[in-house]
Amino acid sequence: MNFDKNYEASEIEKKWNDFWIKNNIFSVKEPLKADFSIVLPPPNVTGELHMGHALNCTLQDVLIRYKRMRGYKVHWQTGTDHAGIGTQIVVEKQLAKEKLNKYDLGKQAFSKRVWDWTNKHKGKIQEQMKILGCSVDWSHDSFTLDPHYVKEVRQAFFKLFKENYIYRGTRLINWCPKCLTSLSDLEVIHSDKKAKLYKIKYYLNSNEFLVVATTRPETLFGDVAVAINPQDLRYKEIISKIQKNEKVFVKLPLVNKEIPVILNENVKLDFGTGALKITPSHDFNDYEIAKTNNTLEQAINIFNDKACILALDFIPKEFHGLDRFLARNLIISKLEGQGLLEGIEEYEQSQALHDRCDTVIEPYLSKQWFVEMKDLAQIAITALKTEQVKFYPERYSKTYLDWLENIQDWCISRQLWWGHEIPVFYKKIEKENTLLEEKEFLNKYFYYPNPLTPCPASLKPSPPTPLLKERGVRIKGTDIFLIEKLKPFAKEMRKEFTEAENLLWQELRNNKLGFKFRRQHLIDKFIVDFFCIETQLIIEVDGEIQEKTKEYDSLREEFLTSLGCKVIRFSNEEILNNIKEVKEKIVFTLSFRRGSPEGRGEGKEDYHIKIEEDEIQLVLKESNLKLEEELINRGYIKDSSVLDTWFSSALWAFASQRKHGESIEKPYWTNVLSTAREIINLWVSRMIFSSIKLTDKLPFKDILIHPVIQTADGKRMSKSKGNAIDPIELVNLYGADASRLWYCSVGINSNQDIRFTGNKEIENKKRFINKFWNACKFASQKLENKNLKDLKTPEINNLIYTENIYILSLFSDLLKNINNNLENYDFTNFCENLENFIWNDFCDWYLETIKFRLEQEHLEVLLFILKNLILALYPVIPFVAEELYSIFYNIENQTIAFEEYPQAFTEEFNYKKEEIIKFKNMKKLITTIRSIKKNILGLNDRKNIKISLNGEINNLEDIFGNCKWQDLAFIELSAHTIETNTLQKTLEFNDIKLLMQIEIPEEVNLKDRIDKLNNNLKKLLEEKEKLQMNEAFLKNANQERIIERQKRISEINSQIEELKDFLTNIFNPSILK
RNA sequence: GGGCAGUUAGCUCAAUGGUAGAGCAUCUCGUUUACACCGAGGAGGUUGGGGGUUCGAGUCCCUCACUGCCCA
Repeated sequence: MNFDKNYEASEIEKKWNDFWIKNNIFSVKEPLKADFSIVLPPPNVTGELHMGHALNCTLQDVLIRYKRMRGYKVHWQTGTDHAGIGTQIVVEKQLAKEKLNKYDLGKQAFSKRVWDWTNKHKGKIQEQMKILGCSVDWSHDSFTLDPHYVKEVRQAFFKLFKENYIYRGTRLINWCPKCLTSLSDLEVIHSDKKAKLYKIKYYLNSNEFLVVATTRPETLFGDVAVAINPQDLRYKEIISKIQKNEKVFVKLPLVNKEIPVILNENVKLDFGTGALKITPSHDFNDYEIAKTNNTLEQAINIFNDKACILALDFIPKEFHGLDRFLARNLIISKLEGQGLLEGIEEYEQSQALHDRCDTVIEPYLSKQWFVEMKDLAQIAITALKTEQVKFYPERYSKTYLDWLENIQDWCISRQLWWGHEIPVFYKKIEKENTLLEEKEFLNKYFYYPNPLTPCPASLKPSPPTPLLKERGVRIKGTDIFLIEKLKPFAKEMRKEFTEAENLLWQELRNNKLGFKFRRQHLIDKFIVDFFCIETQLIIEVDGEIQEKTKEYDSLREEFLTSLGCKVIRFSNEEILNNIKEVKEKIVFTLSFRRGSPEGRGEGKEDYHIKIEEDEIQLVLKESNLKLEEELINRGYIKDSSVLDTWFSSALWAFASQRKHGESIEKPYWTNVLSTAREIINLWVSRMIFSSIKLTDKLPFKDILIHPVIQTADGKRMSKSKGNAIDPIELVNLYGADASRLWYCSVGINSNQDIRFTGNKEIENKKRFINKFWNACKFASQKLENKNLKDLKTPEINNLIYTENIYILSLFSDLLKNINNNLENYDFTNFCENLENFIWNDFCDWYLETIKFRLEQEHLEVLLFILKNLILALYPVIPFVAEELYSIFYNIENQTIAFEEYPQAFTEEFNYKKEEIIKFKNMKKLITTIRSIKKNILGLNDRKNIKISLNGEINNLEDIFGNCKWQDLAFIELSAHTIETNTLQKTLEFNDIKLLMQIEIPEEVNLKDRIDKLNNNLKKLLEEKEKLQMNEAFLKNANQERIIERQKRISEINSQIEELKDFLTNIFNPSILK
């Protein structure tokens, strides 16, 4: 066995990484059939691995590796997110360096640029995850703009649109005037900032005025009213007028415009002067107030999309085109000039910022797409309340529920150039029967009946394909078969294809449709010309035979449709004359049938068209370029927005996996989701309702929320602030295993975010691995020249030596605990249990003890424990575990990834409980002796001293078992009472008292030790004081507790006596001579 | 403004209502053939403040203070 002196990570990790990848160790053949699966929260394609990722990846990999060893078929679905706005901003910044912007390039060229960049960076995180040792089958990696994913998004949109969850409307939305896009609530961050509160006079008449307080005077032109609270005594007069239905107006400063004074309960009495200007087009509160006061119709944007003032007629020309902040200054100076400014106050204001670019959000009236959330939120709420999904730690349920229970509709359109297109075509309604006409047009295109007429029987929902086989229907061969019914016509039957059939076949093949179709088929007892197994579409070409086989044909058609097949017919002529049209018809029918495998009846469509306000909106279920072109020609406009990235991410749990097949048997797509707290609402809850709504399956069962790793001073790590630590840097310094061990120790238990105080934390983990490495090295030296196969698994019932019984019992407990830990996602204690066992119990006590005696039994125990420890550690430190195993067993090119994870081997080990107690007694004895030697006698560890143990019993083995312990404390055990000066101490082991005499060596000067001894005495007295029992305690506490305490008190009492004695004796010449 | 979490040794964190623990740092001693990336032994605490419940509170309740996060 070849051990380096110390463990060196880099070589080992490179070696095993290469091995895993080269040999496809983690290959997954059928991901959807996995019985344990996890989807990785897809990092942004712009991203690089940060410590949070590393933590999250480690936790997931530990679970994956553990479950793999437990015999599960595991699948870890990885991938990246196209990260709409994030990626777009990055590329725009690059362009800016070249003094270009996206408009210079145009949509297509810009998109290409983003794709180039994306393709370049897509692999980066993957490479970093490999360095970290993530056991992934990378061939299944997914990207949110992959064709299969685009299809999923489109279908999701289609379904939600069709079921009226998605609608288009003009609302006040969050607008970023820099990125020129709408944003959802969740992309807006709020931060407190010092601002100014301006008090402006709005004149009621030439003498009287109201003072209106605002932080945003620049929105003044958009005011539709001034609101006051009906309870506000300051405005008693005005209020009573309004309540009497008299109208009260004020004059909007700087413009020649009158606006009404309105009453609203929601106006805060203590804000400013109590009079609030209402600008529904640029303030969310005002929008709500305007809604209840019927002044919303007057709301108009006064800014353009860049937040510059619009050139509206009533606005003075000097303001036109002015940026909102410049406009503010100008307005204030104008107001001041006209004596309309009452005052300015300092004010603490909560400001809404765009989370990607920190631009101040401008509330903006805009036509956008929304998802109606009420029902969907309810789905997600129910999933949690019925415990179909569960948060770890549980308290995050609250975050999730709080948001869902107060949900607003979700604005899903973004005015970006990078992302999933919103697949909607719309056009203005021109006359009343448009919808009907549009449907007729579309239905023709889809070869589809008019949904407004009753659905014909031939298009009733057809069973899915497998049903043919399930029903025992035979599908066979390509030759012409003759059967009973056909015999009369046999002579007439063709033996070869007609010209038309041949042409059609050729066309099908040319268009790569040939592989879908089988040419001339026998379905049960009927011959068909072309048959597509996938969609059960049958194409019949009518030849001259038709007349003579009429009976046969009608029987056949009836039979085939009863099976759910769809038959389309073409005449020879049709094919020969217009093969193009025939082909198109086939393609449409084919895609139509494939598009809705569940069949086509009422309520099942490949497109959905509806009238919303004054426009027709049309969504196609699948992309269809030709039709889309037709639609444009027909006057439709394609929506130019893209979808919120989170809309596509919300499908991740199933869409990332579903390219491998349509369905799964389990009621959930994955078992576990592990992610960060900050995206519980953005992502987790949206995945839950999306997955349930769209697939009727849960996205996952258990949700792990891991802490955020902060800097040493409790700040958020951020690349732009320059305080982020690169996890790969840490891997380079201490190894992936050490890093992983640290991340795993962090786990998810922590009640608060975790502070990373420095590299030392990971260095310590490396030290632990080195310790374990050396324990293995020690064992390997002892096992040198032994054939490991000759060493049996220790028979615990037959063990002789106390230390072996002790360590094995502890080990079994350990295995029980760590298995439990992982099953309960308690990563922290998983690591802690392993580390404590290895460092303390195994290395410091067991190995030290057996150094003095190494029999065959010890070797067996040693090998057994180390082998299983390597396996137990494997999920968290896989590289070094593989290496140690291969060194131990002298094997190469073999992985332990699929070895069985060690389990507790005995519950009945307790029968030798007394041996375990004996070992603990021995530990206590040794520790006591060491402590006395050093602290009371001030002696060197290795100074050999003489002790005697004369107790009430003679056989020490009854107390300490049969281990050889004398050398552990460097003592010489005397068989007799020691006659020279001694220090005496009574030791209690259970019910046995043992009097220990420790010889005091000549050189010890006890006088120097008095302080120490007095201190010890003081402490004992203090403890005794604390333990005193009062009557109430004796009355109420349980018996066990009382006995326990009595025992401890008596122990302390005897120690106090001994110490007191000893302290008096120090001054007794007889002891000191 | 609403909610959640936290405040325990110098630092980072543990502790089903029952003698407050670990790692790091620090101090003392020690190179003993697995390991100095080590071993042995110390010292270090009014558990943020104030009330309350209890025989007994770091733990349960109330309150105040501060910190972090989420939501508006």
